[in-house]
Amino acid sequence: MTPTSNRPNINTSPVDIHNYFGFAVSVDCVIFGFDDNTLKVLLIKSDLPEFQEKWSLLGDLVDLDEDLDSASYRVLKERTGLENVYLEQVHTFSAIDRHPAGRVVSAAYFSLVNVKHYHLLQNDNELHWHAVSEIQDMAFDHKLILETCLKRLQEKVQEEPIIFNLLENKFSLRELQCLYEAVLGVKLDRRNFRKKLFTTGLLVDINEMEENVPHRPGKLYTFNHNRYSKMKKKIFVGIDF
Amino acid sequence: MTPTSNRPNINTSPVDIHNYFGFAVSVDCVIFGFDDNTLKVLLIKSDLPEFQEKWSLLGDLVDLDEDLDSASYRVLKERTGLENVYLEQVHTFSAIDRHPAGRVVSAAYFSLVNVKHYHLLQNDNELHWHAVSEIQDMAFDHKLILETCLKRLQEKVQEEPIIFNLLENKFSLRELQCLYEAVLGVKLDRRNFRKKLFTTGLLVDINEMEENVPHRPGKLYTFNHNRYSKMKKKIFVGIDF
DNA sequence: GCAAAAGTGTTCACATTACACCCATGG
DNA sequence: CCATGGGTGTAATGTGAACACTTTTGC
Repeated sequence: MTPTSNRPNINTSPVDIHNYFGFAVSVDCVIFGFDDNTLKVLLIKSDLPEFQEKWSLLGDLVDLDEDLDSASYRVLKERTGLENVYLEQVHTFSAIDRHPAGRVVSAAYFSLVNVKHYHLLQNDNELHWHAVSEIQDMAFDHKLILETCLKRLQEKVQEEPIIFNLLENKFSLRELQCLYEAVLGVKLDRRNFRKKLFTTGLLVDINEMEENVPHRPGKLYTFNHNRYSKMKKKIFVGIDF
Repeated sequence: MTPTSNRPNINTSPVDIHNYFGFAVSVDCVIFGFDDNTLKVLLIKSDLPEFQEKWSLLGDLVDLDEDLDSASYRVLKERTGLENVYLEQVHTFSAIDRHPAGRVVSAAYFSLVNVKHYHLLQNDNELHWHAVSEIQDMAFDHKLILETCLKRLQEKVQEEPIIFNLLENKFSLRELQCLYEAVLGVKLDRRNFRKKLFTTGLLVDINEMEENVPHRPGKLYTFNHNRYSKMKKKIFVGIDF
């Protein structure tokens, strides 16, 4: 059997393909933050008549001389003032009618930012943090994008220590555990959690204590990024389905 | 801080954005197969002058009235005659100069097919199976795409039983183990492997034996897809980095 | 003194690993 | 009879889960 259509193939034939250059490409960033023991996402109110009063992810069209990673970093920086944030491409959404302006395919990214750092820089009242668990409907296919990115975040925090991007440099074990619980949507045993985290050898006791807490203050730790990047990632093989 | 540029924002403002509609979008499919105890990938020779004699993934431009999943299914069907194959989007590649024809962003998919079924339908001599481990350079950024998809495949076969898409319906445990070893690039203990797979309860002994093997024939099994889809996937939480 | 969270070990069940011998078949 | 892989079990180790009491601080 051979190909059934006679359309030009871009990978094999030097044909005129300008008829196919009618797409716009966008990025949409699911910007996660952690505040008030809750996983939050940064949203903006859509001004499009089709989506009046609905909330939208932060996104933008990609320029013709820009790649996807650069575009999403640009969105992050323009909208939050933050640089050097964690950013990861998750999935590209391409439903034909997903955008009223025309054929726009959108690459979804998720980002992990420190809400405290953000508050210092940004007071734009179009932008608001929303509890992820309370979000109802959103503009475009953004609810689907959010769910997809949340699922990816949940998988990823169990494999790599990216979760520390959501905390300040110094944190207590309670904060860290609350964060894991908020992200994963589960309750964890406190003693087992502490044991597990300590045995990684990646938490540094900085000999400081929490302050201004209405209970016994806990110790503060930092994450040892240096040591982590030097540990060669063990190649774990476990078939589990 | 507020946004620093005055470019229109597609998610919030109903502006004229036609200046951004200059992209082409393509899909590239990493089609994996398993033959001769080796993980293979289906490649085609590029006819583009820029990539003479280099091998390319199977891909094509996406039509303006087509979404990405449909486009990759179409490529699969046109090129291999196979339908109902496993197909999963992995990552979108967008380097500005990745395609000589212009600004083409490409969504990479991987696919798992049964090489035997394919041979029956297809004898196109532009297409060849290549051992994944022996591939040197490729056209475009396709080597990077292949590596990215292989990595995703390796992760995914440990989480979901998609690997059976690479085998025939009936298979011996040796074939299954060789396949895991080829995909993951590791050696597995035979006894522990058998124990592990049997305890899933998802292999069905069909009371048939291998034939035409130059040694003691092994039992044949099928995978119980039905039972798997009924098992509610356990929500496993394990922080491991 | 009371509320709230910090800090701390042990036990049990289960999963993973390492490891060796006899058996069935084809040639 | 020989080569090749099929088929099988056990012991040791490691990991995850369950579980309660004392201590420290702010109020």
